[in-house]
Amino acid sequence: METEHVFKAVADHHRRRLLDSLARADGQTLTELCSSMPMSRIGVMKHLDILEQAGLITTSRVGREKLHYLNPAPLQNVDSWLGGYRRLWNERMDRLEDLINRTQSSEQAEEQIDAEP
Amino acid sequence: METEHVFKAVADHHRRRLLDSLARADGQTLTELCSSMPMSRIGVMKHLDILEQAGLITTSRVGREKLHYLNPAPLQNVDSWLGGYRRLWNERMDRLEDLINRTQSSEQAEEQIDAEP
DNA sequence: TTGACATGTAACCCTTTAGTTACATATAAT
DNA sequence: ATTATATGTAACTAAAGGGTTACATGTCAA
Repeated sequence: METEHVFKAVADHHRRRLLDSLARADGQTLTELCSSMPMSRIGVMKHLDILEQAGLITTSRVGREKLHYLNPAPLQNVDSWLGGYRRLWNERMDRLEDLINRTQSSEQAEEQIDAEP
Repeated sequence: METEHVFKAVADHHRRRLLDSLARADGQTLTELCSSMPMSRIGVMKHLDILEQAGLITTSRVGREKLHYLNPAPLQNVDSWLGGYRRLWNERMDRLEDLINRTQSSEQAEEQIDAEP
């Protein structure tokens, strides 16, 4: 539930893969999720626990199997923190574009000079 | 440089605070950055090393002090991974709005019924 | 009711993380 | 030249992470 948990949860590529897998096919069982993971079932369980504690997945027991559902909402915390930086890298991009444009302009100017008889 | 390093670097609130601090005032020295951190100088140094290894900051030595500069570019990796989910939580939001609208509509309908003599 | 399947719990192991203290080095200022 | 300031390195510790094996439980199906 806390933002920090969301960041930590998402910091591991195995856990991101689990989320990605649920984004493609929601409501998978534990064993289904295991099938694409390079580790034991217990390992996957632990990762799922962390994701659940971060509020990124919810579960429901159906008979002998447990279904896992993606809840992307907490990712908005990450997104909003990132928001402040989106401006910054856009500004940098702008400055870079300016630089390129100015470089091209001066190259064109040089070409024109070269083209003179 | 690798995406995983960026996620790990950003997963710690102390390191996020350091980035936030540089976003406000770029080019701070180590001791300046330390002043707002609840830990020893060496602790801060280690966090800064991790941020630098992730490519999120660059440094330059000037005399006896080391200046730290923010480089937000690698955060785009996080942002683009997040991109796939932005769609999902918007859809959820839409469904929620629909639900609210439908609920309000039926409440209005009920009010109108109540208003009948 | 027995066997197969899906999940849960416990105990353990190794590595990494996050922090510390103590000491060393380089530069600025008096 | 000496002292104060800014940073660097080494060695250590406690706790958390990420994984394992072994065993237990609950549920479906024949």
